[in-house]
Formats: sequence, C-alpha cells, structure tokens
Amino acid sequence: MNIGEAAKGSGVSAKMIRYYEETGLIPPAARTEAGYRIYSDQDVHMLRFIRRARDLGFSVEGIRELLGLWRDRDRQSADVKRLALAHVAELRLKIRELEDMATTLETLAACCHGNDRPDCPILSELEAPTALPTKKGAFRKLSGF
Amino acid sequence: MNIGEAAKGSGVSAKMIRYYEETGLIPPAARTEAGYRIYSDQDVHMLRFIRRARDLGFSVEGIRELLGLWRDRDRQSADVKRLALAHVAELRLKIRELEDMATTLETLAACCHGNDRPDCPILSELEAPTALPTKKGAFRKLSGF
DNA sequence: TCTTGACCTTCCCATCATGGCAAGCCCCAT
DNA sequence: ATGGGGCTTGCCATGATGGGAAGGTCAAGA
Repeated sequence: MNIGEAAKGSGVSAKMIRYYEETGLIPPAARTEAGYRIYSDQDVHMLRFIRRARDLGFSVEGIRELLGLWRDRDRQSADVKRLALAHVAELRLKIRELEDMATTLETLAACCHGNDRPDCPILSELEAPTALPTKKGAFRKLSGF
Repeated sequence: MNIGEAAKGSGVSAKMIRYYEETGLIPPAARTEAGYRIYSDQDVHMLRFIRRARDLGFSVEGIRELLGLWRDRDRQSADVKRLALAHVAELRLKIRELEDMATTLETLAACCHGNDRPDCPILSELEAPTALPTKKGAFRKLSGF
C-alpha cells in the first residue's frame, strides 16, 4: 500500500512517516519503480506501535529503545519495565511542576477581587514574589513547557 | 547597567533579554555610543516580572497580555484574574493528559514480571491497544509534549 | 601607554515533533 | 487522453532557549 493508506491505517501522518524514516526510527521503505514508498501490514503494525508510544508520551528516542526491545526476541521484560518506569518518573516530575504552577496561580486568583478596580494580588506577586503556601517553588528549567 | 548585570539581577539570560526585545515583548533598550544596551532598575524590575510569569508557565504571548495590564493603571483586576484562571485551566488540562499517560503506564508496568523472560504486557499493549482501566484515553494533540 | 581578558554586538545554527506549501511527477478512472 | 488526487523532495515555520563565531569595547593592571 501507499504512504497515505499506511498513514490512515496507523494514525501516523504521511509527513511523520517520512520523518521517522529519515531519522532512522524506521527502516527505509521499499519503493515502486516510480519512487513511491510501499508498506506492508507489518509496517503499519509497527507504525501503530510508534503511534501508541507517542500517545503515552514517549519521545522519539524513547521509542527507538522500545522498538529495539520489541524487535528483540531475546529481550528481557525487565528492560522494558525499566524504560516504562523511567518515563513514568519523568511524567510525574513534570506533573508536579505544573501542579505547583496551577496551585500557586489558583491561590493568587482566589485572593483577587476580580472587579473593576486595578489592585490585584496576582500582579503584585509577579512583581515581587512572596513565599506562598505552596509546598515547593515551581522551577521551569526541567519542564520544557 | 549592561545586559549582563541586568541578566544577573533579573534571572533572565542576556540571550533571552535580546530575544524579548527583538520580538517586541519589551521596548528596545537605550544604547551607549558604542552600541551597548543599558538598563535601569526599572527595566530589571520588568524583567523579573517576566521571569516570574515564565516560572508560572505563562507563554510569551500570555506575558505580553500580563505586561499590558501591569502597565495599565486603569486595568480591571477582573481581566488579570480571567487571564490567570484561563492559564490554570490549560495547566490542569495538560496535567490530566500526563496523568492519564502515567497511570496507564504504571498499570502496565505493574503487570510486567520484569524478569529475564521476553513476554511483556507493556509491549503487548503498545502493539495492540486494549481498553485499560483508565478513565479516558490520552490524547496528545493538545499536549505539545 | 599598551595589553589582556572579560564583556558586548550581530548573525547563524540547533533543538523537538509537527504542519504547511510549492513544484513537479505519477496513477487511475472516466 | 485528460483531470484530479496522490506521491516525491525540499524549504520554511513553530516556541523558547542555548551555543558559538567573528569582531568591537571597556577597564584594570604592568
């Protein structure tokens, strides 16, 4: 099948399929004489795997490792589990960062009258940070957000 | 003071100060005859405001709006509050997405023996998604993660 | 006064995953 | 055979940030 059909069947856009090929995440597809990429059901299966891993927040590099294990019949499930739990730890870290931001802002917003007067504790806090009743400060360096 | 000192004093890197100027988030700094940017304590004050807003996860566009209100003596605190709460909603949405990913993965990992055998429910799930006891599927389209 | 090192300037490139657009070729159905 | 839709490659853009190069400037010490 052509790339468009593979895209529809896998949920990965044609653009991304080419990108994954270009960056070596997936092997180069076979081509017709005219240069069209051709995909098998097996390929679509792999693309769906990738798509699903993206949905779970894995980076392309993480997926590269997952794919390696997936293809390895002699893999040890411990390796897969380690990868998954490492990713969970990253997710939880980011969640904590976002949570801190959200609670800080909610606390401030709760103190804001929200009327037609200009005085606002949110702006005051941005202007001159006060230690707030938030467990820990929100650090953005690791967040990528 | 020079850009380096302003950077140290505000917590915003010199690189980013130039970027903010270039994109119009902050007005062009005055210059010495030699072309060096010069900053006042007021400027550093504003940069700290920006830095703090970034720490709370606001995008540069969001900060643009916040700065507008900050500078506007006739602002209505309701506008600030609305901005803040809209951002909180975005944060909570993203948190929910990440949370869904994390719990899904944790559930799968809990089912994985994590030994030297190759069979692994994590890979099986990636291969052929099963409806899991997760409240909602994790959609990545809005996540930017 | 000269030198040196730290600072500043601009400009370009890279990140990460994704989308958009354009020019040009190909294939199938009518 | 022609038209419309699909395919190809290549370039550009995103958002916020860092890195580095090439070259100008400043201040302190010899």
